[in-house]
Amino acid sequence: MVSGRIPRPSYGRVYEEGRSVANKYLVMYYREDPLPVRLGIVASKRLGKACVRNRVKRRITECFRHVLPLIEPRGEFVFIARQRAALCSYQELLGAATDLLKRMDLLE
RNA sequence: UAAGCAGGCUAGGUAGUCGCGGGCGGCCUUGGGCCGCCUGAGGAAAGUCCGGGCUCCACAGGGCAGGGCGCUGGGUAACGCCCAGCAAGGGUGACCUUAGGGAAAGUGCCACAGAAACAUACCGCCUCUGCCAUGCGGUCCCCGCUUUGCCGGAGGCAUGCCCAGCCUCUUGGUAAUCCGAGCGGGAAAUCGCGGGCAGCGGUAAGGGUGAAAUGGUAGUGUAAGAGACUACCGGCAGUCGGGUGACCGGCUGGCCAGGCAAACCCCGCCCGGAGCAAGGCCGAAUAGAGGGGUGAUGACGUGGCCCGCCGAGCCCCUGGGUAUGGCCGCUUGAGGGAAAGGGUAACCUUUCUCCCAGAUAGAUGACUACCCUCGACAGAACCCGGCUUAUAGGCCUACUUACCGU
RNA sequence: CGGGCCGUGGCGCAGUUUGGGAGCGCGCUUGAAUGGGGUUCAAGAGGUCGCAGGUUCAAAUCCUGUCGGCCCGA
Repeated sequence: MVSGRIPRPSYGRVYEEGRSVANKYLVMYYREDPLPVRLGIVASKRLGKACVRNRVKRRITECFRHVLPLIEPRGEFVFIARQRAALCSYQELLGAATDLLKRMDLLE
């Protein structure tokens, strides 16, 4: 994949220095820097069992991969899945992700 | 056909595009990247409830403590698992359920109720003794009243025979203050039955209580009773037969012993501890942090000694380099499939064949088309054998019950 | 991976060791008292003891399985 992952100690830095937007499925943090794009996904235990959490993480990864050619590839992105994300379809999740990126003015 | 019962199998498929983990090959190439091919979650991967393998530590042997298991015989590396059977309970049945050793080794508990919860006796029943009250009935005797009576004979009811009783008849005898019967009364004796109180005993039939009261039902028996005795049922002991065994069947004796050990316990068997973050290798590195001990012909306290303090070197201990430095362990294994043989089965043996995830924040998703029943529960983390739990459906086999048809 | 604790009325808890009555405080309802409210007093309602099965005459309590929550260690 073009994007790397965010190491665990960097999450606090993204929460402190980045900006956030949210809707009913996802919360997105974005921290701008000149380095290549990196992605972090948070799927807490509240979502469900291991199988459900893995499915949500895969779907978010796929969403991000889908929109990646349309945005400027730098900075750190953190997506936090809310409880409703475990029940929705991939299409709803993709709509939620593009909505958040538009509101962050990263996507037309 | 419907309902049910038991067991087994399966867990959407096909094609295409993009994306991800691993392996192999090639190329560029230090780190790394690109291309091609192959491969890539489950029946429960889950819960972590048991049992093992593996690794390290400990360990002469034995015992105590602690924990687990508990019908019998097999299977297995082992098990609390599996198979086959036995017993008990449930179901019309197929079949299901069962932690199912020991209650005369000991301790403990059995609330309330009840006399009493395991050793006894409240009410009751009965014998005997003592005391107190004396009642009722029968026999005999006496008195009064009433009555044609009494003793016979024949016949009938009535039947193979006889007797008592009753009815009819009179050709018998006897008597008229007798005799017999009935009613009423009286007194002594005698016999039988009975009341109250107290006491020594017998009894466990009955009453009542309870979840449970010392075998159950019927009879004999007895002062009243009781397995005291008898029959059937139940249980125990002995013995014989069958079975490897749990156990089953027969015969004989004989009725004494409540329940709870998922209460302590006894008996038999088993169990060392920790866990892949186990454990090992490499680099930084013969670097260096902290503490303790020892401590030089040492330094300081004006010189020496004692003493105090500092202290090179040596020895010991502890911590750090983030569970996230890298690598190994890491997937060839009590492995899968097929065939043959043994065994009722679980399972075992032999031969052939296959390689089938190894990630390290953790890889399987998205889109398109078609088909069907429109797809549930759910994601490996050292590896196996089980158990338990979750689960949309679909398929197969054997069997039971009910109804219909032939 | 290993270990421990908890689940009882709406809320917080006791009772579980040693099995027999399901309780305490706050809250709720009704009534009294006050012009009204609060306080106070009196009365009352409300619980499948997380769930399922078993042992027992009898289970919140004992045993087994299971579900959910919390905590600790490496």
